[in-house]
Amino acid sequence: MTVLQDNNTNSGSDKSVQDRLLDAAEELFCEHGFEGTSIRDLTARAQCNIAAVNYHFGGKRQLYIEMFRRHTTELVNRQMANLREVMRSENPTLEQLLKKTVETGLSTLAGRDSRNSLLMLMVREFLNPQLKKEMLVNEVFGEARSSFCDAIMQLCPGISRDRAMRCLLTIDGLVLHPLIFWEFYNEFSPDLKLEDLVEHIVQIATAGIQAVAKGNN
Amino acid sequence: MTVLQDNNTNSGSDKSVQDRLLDAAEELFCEHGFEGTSIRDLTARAQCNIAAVNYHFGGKRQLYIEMFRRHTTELVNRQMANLREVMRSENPTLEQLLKKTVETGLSTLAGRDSRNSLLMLMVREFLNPQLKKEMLVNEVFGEARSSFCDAIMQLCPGISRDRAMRCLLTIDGLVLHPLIFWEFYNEFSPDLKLEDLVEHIVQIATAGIQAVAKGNN
DNA sequence: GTCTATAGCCAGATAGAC
DNA sequence: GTCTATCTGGCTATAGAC
Repeated sequence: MTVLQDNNTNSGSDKSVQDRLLDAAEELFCEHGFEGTSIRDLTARAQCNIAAVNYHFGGKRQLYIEMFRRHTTELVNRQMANLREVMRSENPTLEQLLKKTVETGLSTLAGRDSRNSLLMLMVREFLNPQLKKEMLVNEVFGEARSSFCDAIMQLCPGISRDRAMRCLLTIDGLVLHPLIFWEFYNEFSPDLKLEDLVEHIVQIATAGIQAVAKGNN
Repeated sequence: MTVLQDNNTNSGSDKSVQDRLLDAAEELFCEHGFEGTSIRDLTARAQCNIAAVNYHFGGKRQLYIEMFRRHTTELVNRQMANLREVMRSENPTLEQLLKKTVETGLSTLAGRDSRNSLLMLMVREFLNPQLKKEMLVNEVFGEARSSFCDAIMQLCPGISRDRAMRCLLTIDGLVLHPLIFWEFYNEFSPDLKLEDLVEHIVQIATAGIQAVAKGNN
């Protein structure tokens, strides 16, 4: 589960103030939330002045948004590349697509410690009625969503667009939920590996979606 | 999706201060989160004095916990009753159990407006590294979880306990995810009914879990 | 039990020196 | 660009009158 962000531990050194602030934001916002992190905390962690947040980003909230944007665009690009790769292959199957997607999703999004993951914070934002509107969910994930829906319709001939979209959202849920319930998994299977989790999810999603596709719409 | 809490709109009237505060808490915490809601907001909504929160509950956080406890115990009791009912029937099937459980979960937890749902707030708490430890997740859901695991093992002969537990967590995820992604669903199927959603989830979960059960452990 | 008044603290933002 | 000092305002919690 050690995949991303191994460069968060240095604080002074050679990085620019902006980057140090973004790193600090990632760390502190993930642990304490937006409201639970003060500008003072951030600037202390980034070893710069209190005024720097306002000077460089224009405010606390803008820094927050930028922090997300750094990683979401990277993830979307990777997933789109996966999609193209699978769909261009000889005989693409639903299972192949799901495997690539789930694998990339889990390994990119699960931080070094699942509790501190950026993803968890993002989900908390999905669920935050206040911040949802101004968030970048639709903006960033919109086009990828539509491409994946097309792919599912192609891989499950006869499925309606409505059902395909529901399946797509189901995949989102299946990828997210082990992260949400990570410690429950850990409690019962202490040394569950990432590959096993991927396999479990792919198995469920493949069988589940095929069952939905068979049902009449 | 109009199921619970239809008595939140009155504010003065006949209720006790405690109850009015709990109602206000449900409404305001759900919309603005714990840190985003002040005691002043709560007491204004409940039409009582600022000191009442501390007097009756001992502080803001204790009120928060009580607000959760009111509904979670009710939900757990309902789910346990469902479980017993299905398992005592003639030929219990996995699908029957899933249907009852998903139905109860969705209809109890989805508030009048999915955005304001108490469940969303609970999930945000699952994901909050700060509050997780002191939260009531394990305390409240622990025993139910274990009973459901037993039931799955009984309904899917041959499945290992590890896999059964993973499936159980998967069900949690499948129930939660449409609530998380509610407006995406709405965007593409504007008049999706609760029954259709239940059917979709049960279909996926049944097929998915059976596929996992067939795999070797 | 209910309320007012206030203590004591910490927040985000900014003006202005360097 | 960077920093210090400070402004202004909101917060929780409580002491003490009724």
